[in-house]
Amino acid sequence: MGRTRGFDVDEALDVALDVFWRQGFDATSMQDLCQAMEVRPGSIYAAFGSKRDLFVAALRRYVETVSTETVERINGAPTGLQGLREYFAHLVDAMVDGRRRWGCLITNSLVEFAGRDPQLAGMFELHLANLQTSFAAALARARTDGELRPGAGPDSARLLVAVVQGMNVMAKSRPGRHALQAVADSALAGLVASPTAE
Amino acid sequence: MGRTRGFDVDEALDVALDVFWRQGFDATSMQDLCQAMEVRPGSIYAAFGSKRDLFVAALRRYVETVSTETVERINGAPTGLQGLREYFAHLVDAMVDGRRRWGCLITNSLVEFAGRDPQLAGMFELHLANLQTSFAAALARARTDGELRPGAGPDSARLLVAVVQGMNVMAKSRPGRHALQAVADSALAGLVASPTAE
DNA sequence: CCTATAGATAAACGATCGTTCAAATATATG
DNA sequence: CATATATTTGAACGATCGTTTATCTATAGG
Repeated sequence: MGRTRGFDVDEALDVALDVFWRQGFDATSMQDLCQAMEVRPGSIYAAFGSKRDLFVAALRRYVETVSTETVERINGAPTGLQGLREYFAHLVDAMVDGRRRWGCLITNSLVEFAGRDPQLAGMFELHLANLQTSFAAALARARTDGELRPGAGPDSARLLVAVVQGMNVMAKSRPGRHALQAVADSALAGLVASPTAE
Repeated sequence: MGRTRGFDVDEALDVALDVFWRQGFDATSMQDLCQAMEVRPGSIYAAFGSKRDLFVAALRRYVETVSTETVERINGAPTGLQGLREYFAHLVDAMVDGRRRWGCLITNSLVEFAGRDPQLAGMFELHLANLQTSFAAALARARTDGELRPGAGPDSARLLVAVVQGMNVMAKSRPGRHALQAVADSALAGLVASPTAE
């Protein structure tokens, strides 16, 4: 019994996610959120707890949707190398046209919070570790398929994680497709067997 | 004529630089700055203008000192490849032990400001472009010295910029030396001529 | 239909933000 | 030494921050 909720919690969370994604946590005020979500402060606090709780919920949603959808491409292709190519192709597209125009919420938040919020820092480290694991799996498949140069080993997964983080940083200054594509292509070119140069 | 300034402007700026570096702009209050610089608000405003002006001055100082000192290593070695190795070695050291423990002020600030401050965004893009140019010069030298694999071209400079940005992100979560070293080694291994397989 | 109750609303909270200012202080110059 | 003035000082500014609360509204269950 009681009054029915006048807004969709998930829809409102998606809106909040977009605002945090574009502006960051500190640069986003409750006013900004209320305006974008079209919900009054009291209702937000009743539904989500605090600004930080709302942010954490947005982070989780990001990982479950945006991030997962991208990472799944790594091992959803016939060969390991093709998986990596599709992953980066999707990444570049999203950074040029799509929702990754403002970079990656995880990367942005890691830079903002790593030095002052151990709990969030743990989340981010875990996320990067998962990404590295996915890369390592793809590289292992590529290895058995003979797609890699001799020297490319498990450390290459670390390299790819760093490259993606770097592209996430670059994306924030809205570079042209060419620049992002060059980074991705160059990174993969350094992994492939010599005869298949570039 | 008039009272003598009671603090060293450059020393105070260095202190402010450290605080901004560690905490970011938004997360740093004037109280934080006053406490760290041991200067009262009025004196800060008299000497620097505004919080933002102080931040811009700190950014400039960072580029002129920290950043320049690191970049100069790229082309200060006998061969192009050695220059790159020394650059990354210095970077890793500084991230593990030294002043880069909290990443790179430019990278941190790019993530914080790129979406909302065109003037600062321009500064950051210029900085990354300069870094790319330095990398390109080193790669050109390495090419003439026969240190590179056939496929490694000018786009590799873009890759190295991305890798450094990625390492700057990683550094914020205080990784072990091993992880950073693996990224740097792996990046360079992808550029060298095949026989010298890492 | 009435009532109990969950939610919406808008005003207001104390805290802190970046910034300013009048008064006090110290120094270079005549 | 006296004076003009650059600097320091600490209180205080208005604005905005995240959050709470009292009041009103709407709905589900009896």
